[in-house]
Amino acid sequence: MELFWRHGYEGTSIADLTTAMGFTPPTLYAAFGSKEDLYREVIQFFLLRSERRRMDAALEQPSAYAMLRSYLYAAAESFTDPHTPAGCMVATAALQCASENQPIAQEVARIRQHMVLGFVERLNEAKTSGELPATIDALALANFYTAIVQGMSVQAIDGARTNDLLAVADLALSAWPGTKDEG
Amino acid sequence: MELFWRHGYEGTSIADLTTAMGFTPPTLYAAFGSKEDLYREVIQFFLLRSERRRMDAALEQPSAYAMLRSYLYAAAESFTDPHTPAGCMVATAALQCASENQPIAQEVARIRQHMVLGFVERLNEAKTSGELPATIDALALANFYTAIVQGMSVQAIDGARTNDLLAVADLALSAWPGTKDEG
DNA sequence: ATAATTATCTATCGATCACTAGAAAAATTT
DNA sequence: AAATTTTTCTAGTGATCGATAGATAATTAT
Repeated sequence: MELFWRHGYEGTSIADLTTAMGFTPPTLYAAFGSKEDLYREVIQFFLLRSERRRMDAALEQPSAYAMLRSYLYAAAESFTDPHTPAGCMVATAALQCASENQPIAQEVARIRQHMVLGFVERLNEAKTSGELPATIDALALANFYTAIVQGMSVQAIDGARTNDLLAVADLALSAWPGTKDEG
Repeated sequence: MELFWRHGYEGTSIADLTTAMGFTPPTLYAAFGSKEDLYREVIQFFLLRSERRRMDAALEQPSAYAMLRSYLYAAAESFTDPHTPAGCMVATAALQCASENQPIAQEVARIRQHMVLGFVERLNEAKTSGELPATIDALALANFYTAIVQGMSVQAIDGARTNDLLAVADLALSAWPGTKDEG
C-alpha cells in the first residue's frame, strides 16, 4: 500500500513490491493474481482503513457543517501524517496514465465520484432540516468541498504542513452558505 | 504536448511520441536530447501558451478579487476545453511517480509553488491598497485558491463540465474575505 | 554538378516491464 | 516416519522501456 500510495500504480513495479514484501514474484502472483488485482485490493484496504474511518466519524457529527469541518480537519491531519505517504491515495491518484491502464484510472475516478455523492446525500439532509437554504445546489457545494480535499492532497504531496492545510480548510468552511449553529 | 498532458510523463512512451509526430526515435533524440528534456520543453511551452496567458489576463484586472475571478473562470473554461486534454498540465501533474523520475516531479512541484507565490504577491498588494484586511494571511488565502484550481483540474479529468467548475469557482469566490467593489 | 552537411532511416542496444514454468523446500496430513 | 499438499524459489518468458550506432536519404554549399 505504501508503495502504490507514494509512487502510484504505474510508478510501482513488481520488483519494487516483492523486494519490499520480502518474497519473489511467483508468491505475489499466487497471492494476488496480478498487479492490477493487487492494486484494487490495496485501494479497498485503504478505503476501509483510512477513508471510511474519516467519513464515518464525519457523518456522526450533528450538522452538515460540523461533518465537513470534521472531514476536512481529519484530511489535513492524515494527508500530512509522517507515518504514511503524503496526500490521499484516491483523491489525487491515477489522474494521468497510459492507455492500457485506463481501467484502473476509471475505477479510482468512480471512487472519487462516490465520495462526492456521499457529501451530496448529507447536504440534502441539511436542506430538509433547514440547516441549508432550500435554494442551495447540493451537488455544486459537494463538488466545492471535494475540490478542496483534492487540492489539499496535491499540496500535501508538494510538502505542505498540517497547519497549511488546516488554514485552507478553514477558508473553505468560511464559504459555508448555511447556519453554523450546532457542532 | 497533448500526449504528455493526457497520459503524463510516465504514461507516455517514446514510441507513442514518435508515432504521433510521424518520425523515428533518432529524430526525436536529435531534436530534443532525451525524453526528460522534451518533457521540460513541453511544460515550458504549455506555461507560455496556456498558463501565462491566463495569469497575465488575470493580473490586468483592477482588483485582486477580480483577478481571482478571472483566473478561476478561465481555468474552468480551459480545463474543459474539448480541443485539449482535460484538466491542467501542471496543477495535477507528476503527483505520483517512480523514484527515478523524482527530478521531474520536483520540477513540476516547483512550478506549482511559483504559481502560489504569484497569487501571494497580488494579495499582498490588495492588503496595502485596503482591498483586503491587513490581518489576512495572504499565503493561506493563496493556498486556498490554488487548492481550488487543483481540485478543479482533478474534477475536469474525472469528466466535469464547464458549468460544474464555474459553480465550484463561484463558491470559492464567496469565501473572499475582502471587498468585492471594483472589477 | 559535385561535395559537404544535415536529417532521418533501419536495426538494434542492454535494461526493465509484468508474468510464469518447473524444481526445490516447507508445511501438513496420513 | 512417509506421503501428500502447499508454498516459495530459481530461472527465464516475450514484450516494451529509453536510447543509440551506422547506413541512407535529403538538403545545402561550393
